[in-house]
Amino acid sequence: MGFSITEENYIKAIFHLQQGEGTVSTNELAAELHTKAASVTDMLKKLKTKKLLSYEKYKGVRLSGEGKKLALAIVRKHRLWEYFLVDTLQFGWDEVHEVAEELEHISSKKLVEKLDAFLGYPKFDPHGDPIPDSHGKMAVQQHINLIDLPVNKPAEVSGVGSQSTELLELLKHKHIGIGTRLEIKRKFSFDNSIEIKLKNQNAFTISQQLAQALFVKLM
Amino acid sequence: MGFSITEENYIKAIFHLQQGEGTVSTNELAAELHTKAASVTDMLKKLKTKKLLSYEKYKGVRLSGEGKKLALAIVRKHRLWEYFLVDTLQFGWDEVHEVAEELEHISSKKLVEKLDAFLGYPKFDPHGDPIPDSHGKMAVQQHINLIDLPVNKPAEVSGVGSQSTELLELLKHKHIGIGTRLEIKRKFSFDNSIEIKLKNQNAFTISQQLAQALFVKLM
DNA sequence: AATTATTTTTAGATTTACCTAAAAATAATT
DNA sequence: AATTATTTTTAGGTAAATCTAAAAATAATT
Repeated sequence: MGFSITEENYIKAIFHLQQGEGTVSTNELAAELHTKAASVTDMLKKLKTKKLLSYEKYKGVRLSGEGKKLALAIVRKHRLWEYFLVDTLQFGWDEVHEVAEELEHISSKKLVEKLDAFLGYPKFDPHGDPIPDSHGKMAVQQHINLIDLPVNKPAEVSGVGSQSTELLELLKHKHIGIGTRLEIKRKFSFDNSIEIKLKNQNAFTISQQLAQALFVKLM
Repeated sequence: MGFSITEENYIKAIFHLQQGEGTVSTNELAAELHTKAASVTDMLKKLKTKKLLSYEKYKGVRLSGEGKKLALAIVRKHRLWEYFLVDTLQFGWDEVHEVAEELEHISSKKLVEKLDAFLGYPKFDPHGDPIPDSHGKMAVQQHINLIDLPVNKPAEVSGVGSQSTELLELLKHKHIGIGTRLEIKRKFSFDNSIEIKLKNQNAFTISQQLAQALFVKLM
């Protein structure tokens, strides 16, 4: 009835790479899952027979309705557990990803529903990402990329573009986290770096790469 | 560095069958794990090379110091999660075992410590079993078997001898749970059945098998 | 369009945890 | 003590998920 952890991880990876629509290539998947293209091909054939995705040789994959449903259920669990870890157990928002990667594979549906109720049906996880409800629907947050924020508009950091430890380390060093208030003071077209000012602090510049990894909402 | 879920389940099963001291046979383990003797032999060889147990052909197994430490860590997680499910998420005490069987394999040490702190360092799980602390020490509860309770001594149900759904179903039907107050009215030597009376209820008889599966503490 | 480069698939192996069937060791019974 | 019964181990095989190396298909470039 259920699916293996490995199968679930493939479904989740395809879901993330698909982003809305489009098709996902074997190599993209191999990179995302830190495995080899040959292994991906094998698994895609298997998941096709299980009707979780549509796949034709050399043509890439896309999730079926069933596949999307499963992906949303996994994402729901991941984000609810992240919320729990930060909100209830007082973890730092930058140290919960790995643990949630394990917890998202716990199968009990009743557990998920009770956890959701206990947490008060949160709509966004600690990284600012929306939590799908029990029907797979999620709220749309008007996240905008920091690089697109106009100069002198106050905003609040609401999400990060990746969970990499390198990024989280850099953000910690710069004292930037979810909820941090900031505004842009100048944009430098030479290297697309931007000068930002955190609330009650001096201004400093950050790289284009960092700015692109941060999402903010206007206030 | 870590161990597979299967390996952990073997260690846990050996720990439970060992109960205090003694050696565990291949067939006992096979029965406990719903697998075959040949599979057990294979795994024992593997776990021996990992120094989790001492094992000589045809002589049975016993856990090493390392093995016991691991077993206690797993039991700790299992019971803390059970406590969490009942106390925090409002699960019934008779429906948490299966879920905890999955949760006990989540590896994060920090998660266990934070969960323990959040729950207020509970000493016993919802079935009345003691929860090992972070050093593997557990409180000793003076559980006595219901079959050994003297007639007319008021007592309180504090634990059950198994997690089988058959037992839990029967207890539910008879309205017996952890914390139920009762006393023995008569003992029948013919079939070792006993007549018990729950607080504020009429007396009824229960079988020897059921009495042996219940633990109580004197009040 | 032909060649070169890249991507993807196939073929054949490996590892983990399991199995069945037969052989070996231990335990029980006459 | 000898035989029978039981337990345990060995031997050889299967399924899941992975790998490397080679072949086939697609894409890019001259």
